[in-house]
Amino acid sequence: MVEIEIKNNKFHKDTFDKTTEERRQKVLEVAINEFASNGYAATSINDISRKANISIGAMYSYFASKEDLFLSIVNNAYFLMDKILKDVEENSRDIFDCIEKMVVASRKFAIEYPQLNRIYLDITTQALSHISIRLSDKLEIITPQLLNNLIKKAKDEGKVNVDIDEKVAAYCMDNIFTMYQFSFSSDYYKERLKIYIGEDKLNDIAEVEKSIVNFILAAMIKK
Amino acid sequence: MVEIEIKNNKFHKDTFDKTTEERRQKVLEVAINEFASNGYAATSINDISRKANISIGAMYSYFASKEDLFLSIVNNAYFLMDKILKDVEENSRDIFDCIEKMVVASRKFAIEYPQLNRIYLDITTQALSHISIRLSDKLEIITPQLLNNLIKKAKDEGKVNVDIDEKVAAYCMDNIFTMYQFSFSSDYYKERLKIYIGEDKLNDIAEVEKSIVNFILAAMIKK
Amino acid sequence: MVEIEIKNNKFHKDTFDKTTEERRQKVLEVAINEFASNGYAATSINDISRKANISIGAMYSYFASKEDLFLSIVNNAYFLMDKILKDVEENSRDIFDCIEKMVVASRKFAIEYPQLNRIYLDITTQALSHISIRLSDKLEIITPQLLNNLIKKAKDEGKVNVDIDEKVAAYCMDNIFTMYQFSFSSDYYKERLKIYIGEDKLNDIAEVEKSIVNFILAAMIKK
Amino acid sequence: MVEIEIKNNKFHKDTFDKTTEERRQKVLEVAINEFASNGYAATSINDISRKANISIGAMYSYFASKEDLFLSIVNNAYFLMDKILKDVEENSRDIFDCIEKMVVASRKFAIEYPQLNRIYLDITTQALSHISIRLSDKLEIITPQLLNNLIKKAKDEGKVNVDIDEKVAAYCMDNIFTMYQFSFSSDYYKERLKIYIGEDKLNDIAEVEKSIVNFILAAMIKK
DNA sequence: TATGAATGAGTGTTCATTCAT
DNA sequence: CATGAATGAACACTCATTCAT
Repeated sequence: MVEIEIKNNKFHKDTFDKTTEERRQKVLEVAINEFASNGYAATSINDISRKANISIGAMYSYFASKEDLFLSIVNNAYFLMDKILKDVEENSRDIFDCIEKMVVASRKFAIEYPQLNRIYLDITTQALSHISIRLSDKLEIITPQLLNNLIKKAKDEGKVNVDIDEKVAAYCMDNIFTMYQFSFSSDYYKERLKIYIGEDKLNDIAEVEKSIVNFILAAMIKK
Repeated sequence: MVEIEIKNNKFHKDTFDKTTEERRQKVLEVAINEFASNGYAATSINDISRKANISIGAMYSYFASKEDLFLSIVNNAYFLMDKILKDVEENSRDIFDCIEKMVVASRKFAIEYPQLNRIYLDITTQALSHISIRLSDKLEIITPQLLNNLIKKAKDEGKVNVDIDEKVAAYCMDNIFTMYQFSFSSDYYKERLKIYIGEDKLNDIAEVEKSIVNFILAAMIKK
Repeated sequence: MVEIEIKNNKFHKDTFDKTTEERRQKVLEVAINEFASNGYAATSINDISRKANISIGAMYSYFASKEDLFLSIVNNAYFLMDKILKDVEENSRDIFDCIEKMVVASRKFAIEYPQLNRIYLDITTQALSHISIRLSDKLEIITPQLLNNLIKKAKDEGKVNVDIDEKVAAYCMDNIFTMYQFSFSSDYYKERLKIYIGEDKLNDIAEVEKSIVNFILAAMIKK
Repeated sequence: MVEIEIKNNKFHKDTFDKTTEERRQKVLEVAINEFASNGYAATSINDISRKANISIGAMYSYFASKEDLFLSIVNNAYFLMDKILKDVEENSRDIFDCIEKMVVASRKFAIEYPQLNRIYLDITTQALSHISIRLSDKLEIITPQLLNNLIKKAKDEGKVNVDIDEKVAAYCMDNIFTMYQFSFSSDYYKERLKIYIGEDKLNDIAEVEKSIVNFILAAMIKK
């Protein structure tokens, strides 16, 4: 349905393709960890090369700059996130099932790939706007389209209220999903979730997620 | 109702209270701009002092560290945000009116104080978790309580569905408000809003906001 | 006998004489402690003023510079050390008694005024030669003269070997005294003493001092 | 006899071993001069790098910190001093000859390596106690042992008075040697020597040294 | 291709000293 | 006379990037 459009998604040099898989993985793994925990500005590319046991010279033969290394990672992360969402959609019976699965997937993704989420958080920051610009055209197109189509189809099928604006609804839904995801990535948002929901209630996460799903569903179904 | 508790919210030294209002304003103004556009890590306190035409020595006689200067600003920002929210609540007839005003206020705040919003965005980042910890107990308590009480009261008055979980509902609402606010602060989220809603529709922002309000209301009222 | 020659021993400004005794004492006390533990270079005059609860402005109305404050202290210390040595000499029956008392006095002085000793150690350092120059003419004249006369008299009285060179003997004696004093001031020399003498033997300090006295006496008396 | 134990005496990074001999020498030479004349605290590592025509970055790729650079130098100096003393001992016929040679060696060492002596003086200072601790176990063990053994052997051979305490005697001897060494390093101790001995007498240094030797010998031999 | 030594502008922070009040 | 806000050069140290091997 939605076609993943790979334009010039190459922020690394050819050399990076030619080196061993092992080296490639090691570089990316270490870089992800460093960027995720220190943020872009406070991460040192020398540190990464040291921790990855790769010479700084090699590093610069793989990536033209710190920025490009960062972009490579971010790029990968986007594809991963989008892919997961697409999987959810494809394996859902209907919009209700889909929303339910998306809430769960948001949490699971954040817990399985906390670093990617933290890096994502970093990018949304104004300071990195010059970086997000370089990803621009393909950044966040899949999810909006996916949600949009999902609602449109549900509307057509008479499953949800025809009066709702599907664009705005998609936006609101994703706002909830995104913030829920963040609530399992950065310590800040973790704390915020705790304040909102209460530590005790968080012990029964299934219950919380049911309430979230209910909130969204109530917003969309006919009265 | 909710009392703003000013604890030891002083991240500056006494000297800062004693200098002229002009210098105080200049320092804060420049610092806010720098932190907002470069992020915490990439902002240089020497730069700030230079741009504010204040010696670096004076800077350190006002604030013990870069971190404290940052915290001072963030602290102020929190009070401002909370104050605005409280004003909205106090001037609202009922929950419906209140939600409507909050959506508008989110946008207006972001547009009037884009820097504060950008700084806020920075704090939520994992890299700055050590900073957000220093603000911990008072951070984000007012809004949750306010929203929580708002819904509880509406429930008691039979205005909203008694079945909804008010904690989760408050959380979802704030997720929408917060992301909406961000959509007018960082370039990243601006772009995201544009992708979701479409540039043309954004020209009639009142319409968009009506749809957002409707989404939230539909989620809460009895069917 | 030996006349203490007070030349221009004033490294402070007149204002320092005019302020209250309490303030004077506080300044000197704090300054001594700071200089003693941090050394001249690493001591901050701002720190001293803060710890003494005296404005930095007052500080500079008392002393023209950090160097002058330091010199004032050193100057006092010299007089104190010399005075103690003179007391010892005046209260001694003969050279044997005197040497014995001097060894004891060295230790006692170091233990009672460890800060003065540490400051003294600092001055002997080449880095502070420009400071010691300013004390030059009266620096260390009393002790040499005193020891020299002591030996000369003993020689005249036939109590010590007439063949020894009294200047060199005085020098060697003072070398022993001085290093012994240091052995109770700086951690470095404390450790060195421990290495030479052994921790157990140091428990009976009287015994050690008897041996030191014996060493010196043996060097001087006729065979 | 006494084995020089080289533990992990490496206060520099591997990179320093790998750079050219010329750079290595230049760094050490300049650093020694700076530390010797300004003292540890007042010496700037940026200054050193400037004067050595080496980038500050290179400096920090050789040594982890200013302290480590200092320790490297000090460490070298200790080995040098100890080695010289050992040479003296090994080339001496007996204790009398040895003492004589040690006095001469003290002066010669101080004159040949005045900077090392000045640096040593700095270390004994209380302010640098945290640094001397890092050298602790091997600091000043060789000389005490050497002197101790020398005296013990002489006692066994009946060459010196059996009643003297060899530990204390070694300590007193070293006090004299050390201070004599200092007398040719720092301006302060130079002046002190002049005051004790008199400028004229200092012109015949051999004579002075003979007197010093006599003082020590007299202290030790049987009457 | 891979290495890592080298660079040097830049960082956060300190501190001796001045001077208006 | 006392105060302490203000100055700014200097410090120890970091790090993105280059380039000879």
